[in-house]
Amino acid sequence: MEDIFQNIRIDTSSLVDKVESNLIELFVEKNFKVGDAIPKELELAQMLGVSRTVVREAMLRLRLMGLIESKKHRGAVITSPDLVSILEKSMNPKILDENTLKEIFEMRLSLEIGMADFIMARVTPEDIAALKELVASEPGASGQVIFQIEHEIAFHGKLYEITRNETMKKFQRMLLPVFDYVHKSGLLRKHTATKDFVSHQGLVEIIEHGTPEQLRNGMRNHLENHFARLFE
Amino acid sequence: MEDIFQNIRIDTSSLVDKVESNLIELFVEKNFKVGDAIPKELELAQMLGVSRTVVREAMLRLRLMGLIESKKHRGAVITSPDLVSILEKSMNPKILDENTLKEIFEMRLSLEIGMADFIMARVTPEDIAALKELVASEPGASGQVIFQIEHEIAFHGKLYEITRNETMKKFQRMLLPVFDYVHKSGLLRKHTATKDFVSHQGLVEIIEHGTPEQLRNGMRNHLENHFARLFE
DNA sequence: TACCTTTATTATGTCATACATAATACAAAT
DNA sequence: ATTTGTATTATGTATGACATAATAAAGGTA
Repeated sequence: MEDIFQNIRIDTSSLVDKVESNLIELFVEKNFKVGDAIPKELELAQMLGVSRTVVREAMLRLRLMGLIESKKHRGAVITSPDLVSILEKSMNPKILDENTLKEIFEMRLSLEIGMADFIMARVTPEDIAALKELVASEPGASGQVIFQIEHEIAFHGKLYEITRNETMKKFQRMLLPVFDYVHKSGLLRKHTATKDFVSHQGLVEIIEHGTPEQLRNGMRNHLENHFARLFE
Repeated sequence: MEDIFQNIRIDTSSLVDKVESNLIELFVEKNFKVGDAIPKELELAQMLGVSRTVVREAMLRLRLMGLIESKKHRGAVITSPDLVSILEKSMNPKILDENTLKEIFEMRLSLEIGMADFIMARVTPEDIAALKELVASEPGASGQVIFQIEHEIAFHGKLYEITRNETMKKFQRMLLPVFDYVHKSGLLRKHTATKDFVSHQGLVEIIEHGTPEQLRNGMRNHLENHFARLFE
């Protein structure tokens, strides 16, 4: 009965809102596929009976959503949006508050432990060779911190790659600047004393000869430093 | 030495790009806080020496990034963006291709297995009581599928909540429509025969009396159906 | 022929201006 | 005091113009 107020609610959406959905409809309807060029702004404006201003703004939204990609002065094409490229634009560590950064970090840890099954199911001999290569060229404990971090990133990046899951891989790449920031900002205190946790070398051995369960546990131990800091 | 090519690379960013970062700088510099109103478009245009068109487009980006929120005809205010609300806008399952959906699904599985440590570290007696409550009210195997799925969501949602990680929790909430779509679209085939995997009941017992490692393994088993379908 | 340079074309990027519209504040009226 | 009208203001939308950069076409040189 109180719905009477809902029923008389008028359409508050702006013209751009409508054009935005109209454009999506149009693309779906005309069965545009990835890579197809879309009509130029002026044509779209005429087709929809609005000004180029509105079309431009609607298209900008689609671009930020990752639905289209436009090249300067040469038109736009349909693209397949993925979660992560959308996020990328907003991943400016300066505008995320500290707690969010910490939570993202926790998410990363969870992901790396939980992806063991995908690694074990999809790893190839070539991957293992590549991992061994990486481990062999690792700088020792006496090496410069910068290179250690670089290797850390390379090794874990390779693990993401082995999952053959592009979304996760991109997720990781996207987070790199965040972790960089986390490290530099001292958001997480310095390493606690390094005990004999599972090394990269150890992880590779598990991947070659072990089980998903072992890899999960190994990874958990490998990340012990981070957990210790989070839980301290 | 090959850097010579990098050095002569000219600035390819558009005016809007620059204005976008200038605006962010401006807000940081002037120490604008959440809720503060920002100058009107015309003022910003004059301050930055560009047209209102450009300012509008840059502000639209900030809006889609979740940095500001603008009310019609009444100006814009600073807001605090979080990762997930940004994604939400683009999480239209219709515009994500099947493979991306599958990858997101895999990400979810990884996350739920990997978050065991956070659950065990932060679970409270109240949480356990709530979980038991949920399990007790579960519909039997003969119940309607809809209610089973609802309970599945409620139970796993509670687990995310126990991590006390808002980002993960929101991530999960955000993904619900996707999974809904995944189920309905038949992207994943129907359940394989249900063996004696770890039940919700079993998970609760582990959470109450077990270790993170046991929880990871229990969760892995609980999700066996999904893994089986992914790896088949 | 093959390759380089110039020119022409074209769609987007940017600007300036004008007007419509909706949100608010304030005055006026009951 | 509550309602209603009115003015103000910032944004929403439209229009037309020009600048610029990406390509294609044309032309010239070896």
